[in-house]
Amino acid sequence: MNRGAGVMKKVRDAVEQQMGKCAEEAPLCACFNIRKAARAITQLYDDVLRPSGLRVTQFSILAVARRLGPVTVTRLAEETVTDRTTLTRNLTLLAQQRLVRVTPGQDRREREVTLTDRGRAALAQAYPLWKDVQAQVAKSLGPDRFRRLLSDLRATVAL
Amino acid sequence: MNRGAGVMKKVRDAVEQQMGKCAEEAPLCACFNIRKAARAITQLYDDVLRPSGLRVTQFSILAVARRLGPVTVTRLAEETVTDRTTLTRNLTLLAQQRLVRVTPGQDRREREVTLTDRGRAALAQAYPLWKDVQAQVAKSLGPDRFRRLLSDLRATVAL
DNA sequence: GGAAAATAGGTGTATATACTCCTATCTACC
DNA sequence: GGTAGATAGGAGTATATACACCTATTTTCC
Repeated sequence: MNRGAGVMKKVRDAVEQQMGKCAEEAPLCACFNIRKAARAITQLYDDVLRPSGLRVTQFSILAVARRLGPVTVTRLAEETVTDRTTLTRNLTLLAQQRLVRVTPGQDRREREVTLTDRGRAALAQAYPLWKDVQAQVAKSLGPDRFRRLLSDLRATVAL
Repeated sequence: MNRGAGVMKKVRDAVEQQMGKCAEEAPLCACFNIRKAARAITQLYDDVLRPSGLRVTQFSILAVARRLGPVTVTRLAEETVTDRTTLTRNLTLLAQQRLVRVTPGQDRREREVTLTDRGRAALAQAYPLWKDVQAQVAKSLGPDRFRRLLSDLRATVAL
C-alpha cells in the first residue's frame, strides 16, 4: 500500500463528512421538485394540446400576445417571466409558422409582436383543449388546493 | 370590397367567439405558472450553485445516483421522473466531466451509473451552497407554505 | 451638437427536454 | 433450441432555456 492511498482515503472521508445527509435531503430540493412537476404537467398539457399543433409554451405566448396587443419583445418577456433571448427563439418559431408577425416599431430599436389571423385561429382551436385539461387538473387536485398551488407558485416567482 | 372580405370577417368573428375569455384565463394556466416558477427558481439555484460548477439539474442527478448506488439508466429516469432519453443526454455530459461512470451491467442491455470520486467531491462542494439556498427559500416562503408547496407539487406529479 | 450612458434586441454556445424510431439483448413459450 | 415478444438503451430531430457578449438606436447631459 503506497503513501498516496492513505491520503486519498482521508480526502474521501472528508468528502463523505461534508456531504452529510445530502442524499436524504436532496429529494426535498424545492427546485428539483418544481422542475419535476413542470416536466410532468407539461407532458400532460402538450399531449392534450397536440391536435391544435401548439405546445403549451406557444399557447401561453400567443395568449399573452393577444391580451397585450402589439407588444415589444422585452415587454412580452417581462410578462411571461422569460429570458428575453429565450423568447426571441420561441418567437422565431412562431413567426416561421406565421402565427405571429414581428415588425419594427416607431422606436427603431424595438420590434413589435402581433398575432396574425393564423395565430388567432390556432389559439381558438387550442383554447377548448386547454380549458378541458385545465379543468381536469383543477378537479383532480381539488379547487382549493389548485388555487393554493397557483398562489404559492406566484410567491415563489416573486423571490 | 370583394366578396372574399365578408367571408374572412365571418371567420374572424367565429374565431373571436370561440376564444372566449382566453386572454383572461390563460394567465391562470397551471402549466404556464409551474413552468414560470421553474424558470425563476432554477435561475436562483443555478446562480448559488455556480461556484461548484454544477447546475441544479446535475446536482439532483448526482444526489439521486449517490443515494441509489450503482443504478441503471431506466431506474434513474424513473426516480427523477425524467424521460429516459433526456437522462441519457444529461448523463453524457456528466460522464464527459468524469463525475459519473457509465458501465455495462450484468444484463448486457443495461448500463450502470456510478458516482466517481470526482462526482462525490463535486457533490460535497455543492451541498453547503444548496443547503443555503434551500433554507433561504424555505424561510422566504415560510416553513408551512414551503412544506405545503412541496406536497402540492407531489400531488401534481401524481396526475 | 456631440459623446457617454442607457435601452432594445440578436448571436454564439451550451444545457435541458422529449417524441419517434432504431438496435441489442433477454425471456418465454412452443 | 429457436423464435416472438418484452425490455434496456441510444440516435435523429425539434423545442425550450439562459448566459456572455455583441450591435444598433435613443436619450442625456455638458
